[in-house]
Amino acid sequence: MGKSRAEKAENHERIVRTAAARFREIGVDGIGVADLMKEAGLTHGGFYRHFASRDELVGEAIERALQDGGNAVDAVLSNEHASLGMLVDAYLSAAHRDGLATSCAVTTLAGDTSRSNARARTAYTRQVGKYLELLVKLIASDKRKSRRKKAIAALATLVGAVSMSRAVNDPKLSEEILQSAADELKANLG
Amino acid sequence: MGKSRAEKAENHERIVRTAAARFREIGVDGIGVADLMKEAGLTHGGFYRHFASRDELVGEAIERALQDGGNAVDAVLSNEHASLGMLVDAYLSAAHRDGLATSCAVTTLAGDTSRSNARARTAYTRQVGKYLELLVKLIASDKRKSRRKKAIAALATLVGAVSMSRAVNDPKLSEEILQSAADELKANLG
DNA sequence: ATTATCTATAGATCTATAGATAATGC
DNA sequence: ATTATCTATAGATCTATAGATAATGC
Repeated sequence: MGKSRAEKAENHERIVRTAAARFREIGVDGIGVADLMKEAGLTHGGFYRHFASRDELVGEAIERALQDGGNAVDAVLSNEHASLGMLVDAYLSAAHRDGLATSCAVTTLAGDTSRSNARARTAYTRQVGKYLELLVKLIASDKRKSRRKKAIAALATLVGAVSMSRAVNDPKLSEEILQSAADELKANLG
Repeated sequence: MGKSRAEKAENHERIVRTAAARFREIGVDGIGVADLMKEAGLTHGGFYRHFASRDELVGEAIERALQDGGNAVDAVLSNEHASLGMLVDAYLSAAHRDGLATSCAVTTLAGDTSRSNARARTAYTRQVGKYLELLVKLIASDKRKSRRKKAIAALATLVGAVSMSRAVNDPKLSEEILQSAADELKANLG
C-alpha cells in the first residue's frame, strides 16, 4: 500500500494533531503508539517511518499543541478591538477549562513539558514569550518595565487559575476560582 | 517472613511516602508498582496486601503529597511573625521550583490530579481551601469578600508562576517569572 | 490460625523492528 | 528502485494473582 509523499505528509500531520489533542486530554503518558496510530487511521507498524521514537513524537506534538495557542495569540493581535478583558474572559471560561483537547498547552502541558525533551521545552518557552508580548501590549500601565512584570504575574494567574479549576472536584469552587481570578485581573490591569 | 501489624503500618506508610515523593518528581505515570516497592525496601508481590489496586495507592499518595502542603500552611499559621511576603518568597523560590519531591502538590500534581480519582481530587480541593484560608488572613484589605477574591487570584499566581518556571528551559526567564510574580504579589497585597 | 512478605508467573500492554506488499517517482 | 504502510512479532515492562514461607497474635 505505497502512498505518495503528499499523503505521507498528511498522515504525519494527522498523527501529530491526534497526539497534540490526546496528550492534552489524558496526558503524554495516557496513550500508546498503537492507539494513537489507530485514531489517526493507520496501523502502529507504520509509526517508525514517521518518527525515530515515541519521544520524538512527544516533542513534535507538544510543539504543535503550543502552536494552537500561538495562533490564538496572533488572532487577538490582529483584532482591532482586542482588549485584556476579552482575553482574560476567554482564558478563564468554563469552555476553556473543559475543552482539554484544544486548550492552551502552557497550562495543560506544563507538567508534562517540564519532564519532556528540549524541543518541547523550547517551544514552551517561546509560547510563554508570545503571551508576554501580547499581554504587555494589552496592559494599561505607565512604564514598560512595570508592564512586563504585570504581564508575567497576569499570565501566571491565568495558568494557575485554570490548573486549579480543573483539579478541584467542587464545581462551585471551580467556578469561583475562574471568576475571581478574572475579576482581579480586570480590576488591576484594565 | 511474617511481620507485626506495627511493621505493616510502617511499611504502608513508607510505600505511600515514597510514592508521594516520586509522583511529584516524575509524574503519577512515571514509576511502576515494582520499582516503587523496591524503593520502599519491599518486593512488588507484597503490594496488593496494602492496596486493592495501583489506583488506590495513587489516591493515597496524592492525598499525602497534599498533606505536606497542609503541614506547611499550619506552620505558617502558628508562626507569630508570619507574613504574606514570607509565604510568597518561599513559594516562589528556586528551592521550591527545583525541589520537586517535597514541593507543593497543588502546583506539582495539578494535572495528574485532574485525571485522578475522587480521593485525590477531594484532597486537592481541601488543600486549595486551606491555602485560601491562610491567604485571606495574610492579605491586607478592607472587605472580607474582597480578600477572598484577592486570595484566589494570589494563589493562582503562585501556582501558575511555579508551573511555568519549571517548564521553560531558559534559566533567566525562569528566574524572571518567579521574581516578577513575587514582586507583583507583594506590591499589590502587602 | 492468621497474616505480612516473598518468589514466581500469568496476561496484558508498550516500544520498536523485520519482512511483505503495493503504490509512487525517477 | 524507492518508499509508505501493513501484518506479525520480539522483548521489555506493567498490573495483578497464586502459592510458599515465616513470623505474629489469639
